[in-house]
Amino acid sequence: MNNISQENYLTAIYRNIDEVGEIKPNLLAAKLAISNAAVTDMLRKLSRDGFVDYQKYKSIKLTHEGESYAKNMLRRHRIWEVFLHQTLGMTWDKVHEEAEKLEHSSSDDLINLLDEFLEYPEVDPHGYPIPDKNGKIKKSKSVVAITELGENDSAKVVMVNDDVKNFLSYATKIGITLGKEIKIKDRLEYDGSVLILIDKKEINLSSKIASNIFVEKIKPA
Amino acid sequence: MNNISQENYLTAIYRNIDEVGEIKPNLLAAKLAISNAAVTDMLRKLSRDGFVDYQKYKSIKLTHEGESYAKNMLRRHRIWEVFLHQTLGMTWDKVHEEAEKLEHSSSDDLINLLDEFLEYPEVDPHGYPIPDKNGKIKKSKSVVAITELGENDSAKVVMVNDDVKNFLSYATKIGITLGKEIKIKDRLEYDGSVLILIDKKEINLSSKIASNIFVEKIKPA
DNA sequence: TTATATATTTAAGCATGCTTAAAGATATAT
DNA sequence: ATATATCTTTAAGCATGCTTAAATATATAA
Repeated sequence: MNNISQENYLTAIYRNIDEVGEIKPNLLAAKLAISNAAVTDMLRKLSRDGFVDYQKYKSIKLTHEGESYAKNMLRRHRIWEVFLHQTLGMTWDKVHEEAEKLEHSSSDDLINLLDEFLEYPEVDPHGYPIPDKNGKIKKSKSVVAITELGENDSAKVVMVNDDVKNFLSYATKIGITLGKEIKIKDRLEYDGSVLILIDKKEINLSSKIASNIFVEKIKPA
Repeated sequence: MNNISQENYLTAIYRNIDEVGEIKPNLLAAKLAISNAAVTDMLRKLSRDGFVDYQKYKSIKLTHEGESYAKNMLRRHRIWEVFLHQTLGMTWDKVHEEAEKLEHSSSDDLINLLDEFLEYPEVDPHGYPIPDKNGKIKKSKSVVAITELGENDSAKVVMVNDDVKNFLSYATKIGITLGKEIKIKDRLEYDGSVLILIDKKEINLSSKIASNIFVEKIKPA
């Protein structure tokens, strides 16, 4: 291939199937901020080129080749993010946008050199796993969104959504960083929000925010 | 702007004006490996957008804005080359191609962070000067191609052309590196080639090769 | 100076990746 | 089960950046 648009489609398709189980044109169009018609159009091309298994009105599937391609793009993206954050000191709310451009402009050789230079990081600055050269991804076992926790549960932040506009700068503002410990003080069922303890302060998180912060439970002592 | 093609046109135009004094569509088409018709087409667009001062059948001029843009692209390109070579260990015959892609995919912020990380290099791995943030370029005073040297002149390699296919890997093979000292043993007028002493060996360089290696004369002791 | 070669532009055409508007298919609610 | 809402596709159109072929301008040589 060698095509920014197509690469973005594949990555978006892969991520959504991974996170939600499936994706249909409507959602894909929303994610890519383009019209539904454009999606139909491109799906035909991706299908023609063997990356997507496209059947009218059905949810979108990747072929084996499409999936490999998408995972390689995720690898590129996340390695660039690590570089930007760790080596150049760019904040975690800026790296996504920058990596989005770089991922389309680097050879595999370059990515592998970067990977070596960074000493083979396993996760990006938001906690997302980095696929290895063969597309293998270390799935973390017991990661759940904050919304899944029960009252009095303690947990450690291990991943935050890097894909939602303005979310990261807000998360930073309330003290969310990878590794930070939190505790659920209360769950307000009527709006799905949760009251958490963080840095000894109590903060109420809307369900939308809470659903984008992923944690590992800490077993009670 | 934000356009790979247009950025490549501007860079090529700038480089040629800088090196040869002018550029016309025919040469530009050759440099970019596209048809003359495509060049005419694009010149109209670049002109419309205020980057080029285009007049039919005349040689191509950059506007002030076009020139700034081109110099910024050179800055990006060369900073990336330094990073690839110095930090990642990529050989100097590979960095150009890779930087060619990266230069179009990085914000000025990123480039400035890289510049800082690299401790403000002044030249790229081929010896080309790196424009600063304001587009200022340190012109080296007394640099000439090997073809300009006289018999028995000694000189130090300070720059090699990064733009000619396969030239760099050949240059590497015969021992040319930045800083390397050479001496002219003989000039063969009938074909323009020169016999040089390098690493205690005598090598004949065609005029084409010699014209792509730039040196500073060393004053006789 | 005129013929010829070379350079440049114009014209028509094509794939890409979008758009909007309209038509058609599917899903949801009553 | 049927009406309605939503989703998806089709159709037509547009800018971009190329192509080749033909027309025109400029440069070079005799």
